[in-house]
Amino acid sequence: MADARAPGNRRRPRQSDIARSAGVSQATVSLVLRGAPTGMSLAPATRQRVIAAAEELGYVPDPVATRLAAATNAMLGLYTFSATFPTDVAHSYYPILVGVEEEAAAQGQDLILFTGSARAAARADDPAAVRRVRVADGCLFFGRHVPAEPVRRLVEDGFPFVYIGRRDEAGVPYVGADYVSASADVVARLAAAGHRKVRYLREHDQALASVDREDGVLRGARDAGLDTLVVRTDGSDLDALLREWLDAGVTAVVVEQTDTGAALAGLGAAIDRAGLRCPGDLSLALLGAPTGTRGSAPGGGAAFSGFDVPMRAMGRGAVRLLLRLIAGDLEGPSRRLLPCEPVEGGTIGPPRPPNRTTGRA
Amino acid sequence: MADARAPGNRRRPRQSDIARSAGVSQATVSLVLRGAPTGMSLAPATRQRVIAAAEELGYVPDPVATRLAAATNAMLGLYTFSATFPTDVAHSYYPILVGVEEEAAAQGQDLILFTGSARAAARADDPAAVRRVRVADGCLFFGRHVPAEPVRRLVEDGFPFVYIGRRDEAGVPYVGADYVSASADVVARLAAAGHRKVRYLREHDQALASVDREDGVLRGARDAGLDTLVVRTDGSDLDALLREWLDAGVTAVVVEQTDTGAALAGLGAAIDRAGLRCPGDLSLALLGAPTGTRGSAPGGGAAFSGFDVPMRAMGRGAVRLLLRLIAGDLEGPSRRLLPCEPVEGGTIGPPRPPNRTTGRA
DNA sequence: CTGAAAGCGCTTACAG
DNA sequence: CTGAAAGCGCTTACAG
Repeated sequence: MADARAPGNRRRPRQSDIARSAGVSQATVSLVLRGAPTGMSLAPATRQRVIAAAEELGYVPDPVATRLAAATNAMLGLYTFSATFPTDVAHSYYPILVGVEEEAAAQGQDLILFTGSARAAARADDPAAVRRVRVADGCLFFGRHVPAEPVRRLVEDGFPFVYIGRRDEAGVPYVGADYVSASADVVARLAAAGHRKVRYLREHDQALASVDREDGVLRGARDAGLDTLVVRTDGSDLDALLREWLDAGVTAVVVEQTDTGAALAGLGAAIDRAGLRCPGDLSLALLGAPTGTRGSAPGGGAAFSGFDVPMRAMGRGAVRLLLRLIAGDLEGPSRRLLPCEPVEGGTIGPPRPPNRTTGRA
Repeated sequence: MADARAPGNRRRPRQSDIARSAGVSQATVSLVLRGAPTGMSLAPATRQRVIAAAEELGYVPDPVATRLAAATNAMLGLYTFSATFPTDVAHSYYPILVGVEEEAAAQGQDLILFTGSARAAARADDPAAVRRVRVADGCLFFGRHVPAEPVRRLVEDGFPFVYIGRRDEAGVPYVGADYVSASADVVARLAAAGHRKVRYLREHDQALASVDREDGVLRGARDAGLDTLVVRTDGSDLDALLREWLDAGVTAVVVEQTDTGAALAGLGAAIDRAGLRCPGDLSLALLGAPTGTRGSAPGGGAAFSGFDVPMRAMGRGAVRLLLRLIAGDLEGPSRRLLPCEPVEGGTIGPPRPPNRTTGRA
């Protein structure tokens, strides 16, 4: 059969051509070119001849054959249960991709992006769709909501994979962020600034990342003895709620950060409409970094106080863990929670004295 | 040899496993799974058994083996001659990736990101590094600066690939943007607004995208009979130059957009320091969209006037063209230049009357 | 120190 | 309609 890949072109040299030209066997060529295994030594003269012939013929190894023979394809999968490159959520997960790419490159691995999960949410749940990740040596999973069944099968088959983000399922390897501690810390900072009455605004979405944040907020509030209430919103019509809070003496609001940023956007709009300043009239903390590139807070334009989600580090860590699993090291820890760096920002100030008039509205 | 890919794990099923389980030969499995060649027909019963066994075992074809056997694997490569996910250039090429992913997903293709080109510029030039793209059916190339030699070899081999961005080399397929027309149009708009003396500020970088912009500017200036001068900068210390321009009666400046945005940043800083307003004191046009998410012009904060680079469309178009080439269609056009949408913006105004005092500095 | 052989997991003529 | 065989270009024990 002719080489379908190169119709009408001169065949490119392979090891057998070198072998013929150097008067050795093809296997010897391989040994010389790829470096003999430990303990084995080649006659210097043979080496020379092979190298020379390879040079002469312009030999370049075929990566496809190399990978097939080496029984590893040096490819890591990345399967996202949402668009890999989201367009509408302000690139929020971009740093994760950056981290994944960095570490993969450093480790000499290519990346297979499994597409299509974007388009049809239905398809992402399709076991067949998930199954195709098996073409890679191992796979990274990512997304707030993940179908359980297809993944269970992967575990069963012993296919190496790692989640980016914490998971509840027993035995599932992940590299996540310690939202609980970071969120508790934010509340502690509010308490330290003198706040006693705070509200936590979150969305309805029940992803683990949200649950953890709420847990952290509640723990922080308990530890500091704060008056706290969790309020869920879809982000619309927060004006009345905001007014109510202020009337009740609330001096600080903690907001969840999500894909959509709906809660934050809604609150920001309400604050702007009320003509409030942050942190003059109200302290604000964000559980995570803003999704835009420059997240300036409403009523003042300062940077948000809160914490940074170590997305890039999560990406890198996930690649490293995955490679360990692929290498068969099932001993070490396979679940890691990375710390979130606190962000000072400028939206936490002392509580507004109760009797001062509210805003300029 | 044990399967190096999954030591300690159940081996991934291959065609011979299916064959055994279905009681047919491995070749028949291949025929069933990949679709028998035209004219050949399989017994429906055999088909059923094979399909069922494959399903049962969770079979996924090995893309590397598939490729070695001279077939296609429904994977497209993406090789970037710079970081695929740049961190320091404000995500400037992100929309291209979005477009590529969209179209790939729509066409049922997965994407292989060839990594490592970021890290070592040296490695990107390495023919072996580029050659590994052959594990994919075809490849998209991208980056301002591209090493000629490795790519020449790919052409020689008849490997299908497409550049994202215009190329000079004869016969190289690409999908680019028509910077020449778009840039000329921007100058025409300045002329229409009454400007007669404009300057074009560009960086030293000699990428094709820069050359095309300059050609367009010069053409536009010639057509409109404008007094134009091309000035190169690394973006630093533009204050004296700016002053000189104003003294000479220059009323508008056109700026090149690049990866780094150095020229724009430098000019913006100089304008701010001089206390000038745009377009009151000086009209400004940008050849391309700003790299940040919200590019607000200096001295006023309006959106830049200029044009949009159709990055997403380029990504989509490149995928479509690549698939055509993979399919063996060498007839149709293999070089496309997409139009750039003009952006009205708010930084082009009428020229400042010559005798009005300059700024507030 | 080197060659002959088997194998990586597929595809594709070629016989039956 | 299906099986046996050869081949893609390598790597890696295993003999000599």
